[in-house]
Amino acid sequence: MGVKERKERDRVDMKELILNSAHQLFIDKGFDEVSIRNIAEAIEYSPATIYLYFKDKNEIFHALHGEAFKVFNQFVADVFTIKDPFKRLVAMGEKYMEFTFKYPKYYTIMFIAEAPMQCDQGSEGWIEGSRALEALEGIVADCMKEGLLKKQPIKPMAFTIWSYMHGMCSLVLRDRMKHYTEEERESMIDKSFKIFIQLLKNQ
Amino acid sequence: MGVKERKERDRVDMKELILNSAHQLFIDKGFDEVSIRNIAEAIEYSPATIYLYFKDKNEIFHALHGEAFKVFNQFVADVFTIKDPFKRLVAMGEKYMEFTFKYPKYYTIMFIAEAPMQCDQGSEGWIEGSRALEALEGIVADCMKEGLLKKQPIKPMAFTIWSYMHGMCSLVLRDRMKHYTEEERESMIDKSFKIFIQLLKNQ
DNA sequence: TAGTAAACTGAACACTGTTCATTAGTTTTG
DNA sequence: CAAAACTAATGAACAGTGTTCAGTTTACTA
Repeated sequence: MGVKERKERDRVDMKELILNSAHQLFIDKGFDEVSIRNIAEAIEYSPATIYLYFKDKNEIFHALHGEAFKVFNQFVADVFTIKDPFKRLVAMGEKYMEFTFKYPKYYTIMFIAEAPMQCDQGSEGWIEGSRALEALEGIVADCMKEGLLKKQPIKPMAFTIWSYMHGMCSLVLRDRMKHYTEEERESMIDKSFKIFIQLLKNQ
Repeated sequence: MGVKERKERDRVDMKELILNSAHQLFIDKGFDEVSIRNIAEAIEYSPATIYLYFKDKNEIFHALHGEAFKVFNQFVADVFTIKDPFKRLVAMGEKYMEFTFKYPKYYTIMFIAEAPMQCDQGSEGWIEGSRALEALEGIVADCMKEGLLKKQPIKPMAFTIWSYMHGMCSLVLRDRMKHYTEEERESMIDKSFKIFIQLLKNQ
């Protein structure tokens, strides 16, 4: 009498089918440019069917939001093998940038896209997101323990670092560096990142 | 025989009428939420008419983009009366934040919105934008002259500061601080800003 | 005043997210 | 096994979007 179980499995499978398809389309087109009809066509179902598995397009957004953070966490995982906390922090920053420019659509959905960000009290997306932030806070704490960063409240310090990284990355991603010449632009990120590291160091 | 001149004036007036209307709607709805039909209705013309004065919605975007920077430059103008360059820099940062939260739609169009950002080699929007950036670079240069900031390349230093400010502001604006508790969130910006100022100072 | 040029518009096209009555298919029950 | 009940899937529609274009209206000129 595993009918109910099978039905449940089918339902999960279908959700996954929709999500995988959305995910694929989304990666090269971006969220706003993927329509429900696009997704429906890709999985060869009618658009209305998608609404049997997701309340609306926003629910798909949230699922992808969670996906993106999972990919991010995996992407930066190997910096945690680095012993020296400050080097780990720098490596984390570099990985952050690498991720941004390798997966711009993911980055957009994670941090830039405007969408009803209702918390839902611990939805998967935010759990994975918090994991990333806590990782950064952990590194910052380690730096302070070893005297590589001035002792001060950890969370605001981590937020400051995140803000800087996000600011730089999102300005590039959203093409807001037209003020600089071609050559300037090339080296600006590198130079700025080095400056910021120095700011942290020379404290 | 000032007919041609009057026609030209009429054309400019009409463009302004459209823009003012778009501007008004835009401020409380945001760019994506304002449709051409909305604008048309507001000025009591047919939607098609708008296309006689603007190539497409994007051209309106660019005009508003310029507008926003003008408002910004005006908004921060009075910090330049501050003699001490470092205090001027701090005041600039505070004004930047104030602007962001007072005019979120403007901020969005200036720095966050995704839109074909074709430069058009010196369109008004970018001129006003560059003015803002150059102002920041001027302050940074003044700080260095008076030994309030370590001497180093000005542009990357200014970009670093801008990145931090933008990162923090846009994270708040796009509601990406769900990781923090209510109380944490309240004070996070303040604390972070103070930390960043200290980072600059203790160099 | 007749003819031309400019300004304007209604209707259409191809999309969008979303809903809902209806159909097709499966499972449970008498 | 047949009938009833439930479930899954869909076609068609709604109200909206940006944009185009064949016509119409208005204004100016010869």
